[in-house]
Amino acid sequence: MDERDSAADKRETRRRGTQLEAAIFQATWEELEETGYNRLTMENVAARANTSKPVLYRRFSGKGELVLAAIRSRVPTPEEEIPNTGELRADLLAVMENMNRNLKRIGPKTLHGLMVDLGDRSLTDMLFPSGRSHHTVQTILRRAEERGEVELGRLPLRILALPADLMRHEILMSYEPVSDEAIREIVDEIVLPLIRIHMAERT
Amino acid sequence: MDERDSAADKRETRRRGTQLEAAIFQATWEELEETGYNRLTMENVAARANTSKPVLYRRFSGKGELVLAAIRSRVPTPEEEIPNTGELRADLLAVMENMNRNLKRIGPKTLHGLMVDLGDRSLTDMLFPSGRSHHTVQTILRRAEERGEVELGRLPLRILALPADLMRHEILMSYEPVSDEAIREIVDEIVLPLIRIHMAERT
DNA sequence: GGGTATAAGATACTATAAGTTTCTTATTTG
DNA sequence: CAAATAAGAAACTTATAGTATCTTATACCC
Repeated sequence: MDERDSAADKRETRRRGTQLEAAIFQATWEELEETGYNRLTMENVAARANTSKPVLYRRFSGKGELVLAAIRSRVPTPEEEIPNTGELRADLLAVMENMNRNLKRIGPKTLHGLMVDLGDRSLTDMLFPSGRSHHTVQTILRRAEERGEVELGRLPLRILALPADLMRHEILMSYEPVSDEAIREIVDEIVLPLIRIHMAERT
Repeated sequence: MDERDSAADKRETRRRGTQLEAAIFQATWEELEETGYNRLTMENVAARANTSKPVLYRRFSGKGELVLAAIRSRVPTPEEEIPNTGELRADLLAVMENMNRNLKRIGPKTLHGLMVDLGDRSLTDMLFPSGRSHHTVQTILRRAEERGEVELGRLPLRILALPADLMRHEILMSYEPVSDEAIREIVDEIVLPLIRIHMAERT
């Protein structure tokens, strides 16, 4: 055996399918964390995954698709983590904290980069679809209603969407993780007051 | 004279300073409208302005700075158009319509592109600083109070910021101009109800 | 008004990255 | 075991950023 195995583990095997894909996603995350979306290159991802560009391009049409797929392989959807603490306010806080955590992992620059490269599909349709956040908030409210905590008619969609909308706005605009304080403000000064208005109307 | 003046007006003069800058901004806008931020190149802007890349790079460090400057040369700041219709609701609608018009001129892809290339300076600090939108809404509210239309204590900053925040969110996420219907919903279902709560507290 | 400093504009160059093509060969599948 | 599939290497084309060099028109100063 004359192949130089000095430092790196020069692979003898040739990966395929799921295994290869997992290595690609892993490499993509690492590149994303080290250099950020802008400076992530297909070349570097390929190198880090010990593969080559054509392998990437056979699966993904470009950087945007690659990164989006990598994110979707790791970040849970809203449905996968609907909080259920037994109290409406705590649930609302938890919804926003979950979202904050997930968006923070991705980072605002990557989000903007995806919007540039893929258009609104990336955020609206795929990562944080508003429909799903409606659904999540609606579930929380329904449970609160079942507990007798609140009693309300149909809330406007705008209001159901508000927690997620304001969270997205914070992340996209501030380039900073959203503070717990900010989350509390949004819940206590905006969302809960609006919900209470609709309770009052019912009574 | 052997220079070919067949079709184009080959300039004999050499522009400088403000005049040249105006031509550069004009060319930047046209490129922006025709090809969008992504595919706008320094080369093409230079060509359209009948100048050359070094001239651009002497003034602007790159695409982001160039486009930001071009935008700032044309888009009014919030203070320059504080509405004053004599009615609070109409003023609020007008604030949002102004913002919609301005952001629509720029286009969401350009906004995201600027965020990628310049970081949060571009939107937060320079184009639509939240401080200024607070100020605008506060002015509107103060006038309404002076007219005796409402009477309120100090509103939380979050609420003052809400019209602009929700507008930015719509534009950044939807890739579509925001409909008048959506603007009305935001004012009637979110902003005005929250303001009324704080009126009630005062009474 | 004539001489000097400044900066416009042309051209050419380097470097980086996207995306493609071609080819060899390991691995899967039937 | 044979044939089909796809991995991985390498080289190539093209687009664009950003820089360097040079000539000369224009502005400014004495």
